[in-house]
Amino acid sequence: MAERKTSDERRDEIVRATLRLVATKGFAGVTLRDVAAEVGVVHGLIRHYFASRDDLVAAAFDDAVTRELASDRAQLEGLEPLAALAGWLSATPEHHYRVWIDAWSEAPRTPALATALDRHHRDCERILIDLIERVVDAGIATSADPAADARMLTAVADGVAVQHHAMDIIGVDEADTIVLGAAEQRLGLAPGSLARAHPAPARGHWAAV
Amino acid sequence: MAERKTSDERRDEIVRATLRLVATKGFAGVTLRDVAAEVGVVHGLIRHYFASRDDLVAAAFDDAVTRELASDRAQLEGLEPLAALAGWLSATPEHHYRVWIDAWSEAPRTPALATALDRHHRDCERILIDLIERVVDAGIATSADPAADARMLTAVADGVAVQHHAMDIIGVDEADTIVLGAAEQRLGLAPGSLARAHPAPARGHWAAV
DNA sequence: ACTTTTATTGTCCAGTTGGATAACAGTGGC
DNA sequence: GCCACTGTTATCCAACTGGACAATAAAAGT
Repeated sequence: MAERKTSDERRDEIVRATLRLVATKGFAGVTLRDVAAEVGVVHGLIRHYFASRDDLVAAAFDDAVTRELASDRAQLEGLEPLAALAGWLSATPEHHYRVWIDAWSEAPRTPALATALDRHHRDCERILIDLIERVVDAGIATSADPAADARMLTAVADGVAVQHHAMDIIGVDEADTIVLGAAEQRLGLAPGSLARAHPAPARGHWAAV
Repeated sequence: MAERKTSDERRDEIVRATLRLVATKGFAGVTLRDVAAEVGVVHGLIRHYFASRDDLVAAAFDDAVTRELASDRAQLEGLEPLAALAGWLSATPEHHYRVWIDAWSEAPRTPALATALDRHHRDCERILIDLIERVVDAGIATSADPAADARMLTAVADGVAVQHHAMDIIGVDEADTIVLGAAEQRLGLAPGSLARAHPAPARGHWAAV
């Protein structure tokens, strides 16, 4: 009677449903029954795929970020160095950052989440380092220490995202202005050059969620 | 038989206990029974002071930040402009930022928390603006738009705090290096001047908790 | 001394939680 | 066609939750 899905399909379905719920209710607020209801199955089934609730949320975060970073990387490679840098630094959709902010808050209490978070943060730094090096190699910008610059600019982007998404103190335009302005100053770019290179609202992030 | 405390004393006790627990278990993870146990009373008593759990955590956050900002303001006034700026921007203790990061993640779901968070974030910006203006008035630094500079530097400090406290990717020294370095560049200060002006580890924040 | 107030307790409740477990039902190997 | 496998369901459970409530005892007012 019941349509039966393959293991991989179902697992993927559960992970995506979990992530959708985490974005609105937070890691701590998502229950197995929530996820089961979102998928349309019995809550016991979740346990068939994930050993514990902590495993589930950590896997959901891990899968989602892995997928997103791969998609972002591919998207950025097709752009000019300056446009790619601007695209990476500009504001990302709300549900994206809501999950990251929740992860920051939960990581100290959930080792599996902490591991995933640490790895993906370093991935993000790596991507930014590469972008900076591309701009420097193109002779447009200067950077004595791309790793240090990436670390600082990642901090700016995260802090601005908090002001924008968590507190709604600034809008998306001001968020971009601050982050891109900081990058221009830090990398010796002409003021406004990054803002102008900013590609069309490539809000492709997490489109697959 | 039982020693009976005044309303204000008890309320304060509850608020501080709540905050201590929030720092380790997060806003969503603190239960009325946890708080009651920490204070050493029955959980019903908490309800006598706070109408609901949400009221409790919002009041705890609000009270704590109000107290801390007042203490910080007093402490900063006694310092030279440069030292005050460095002191404000340098890393703050873990339990302090753990609460803020949790507040960022919970605010979108808890209106009372969102209100308190919004107000206190603006307070923090205001403090930094004043500090910047003091340094500018002293002829040490330049700032075309203190408000914009404060907003950007607050973002850096928050983002660095995440990397330091939530992810443990950087240590306290590197955290200070990044934030103070960013401020030096932004405000046209000589490189290293803020780091040198950095007062002795004035880790007085939240000492009263 | 008495009454009023209120800080504090102990207990109850209905709802929700994560997890365990046994039965059931498609699916693929042989 | 049979069987092992595993995706799936339906319950059960002990623990915990926020909140409600009446009873108690200490303080304050008079």
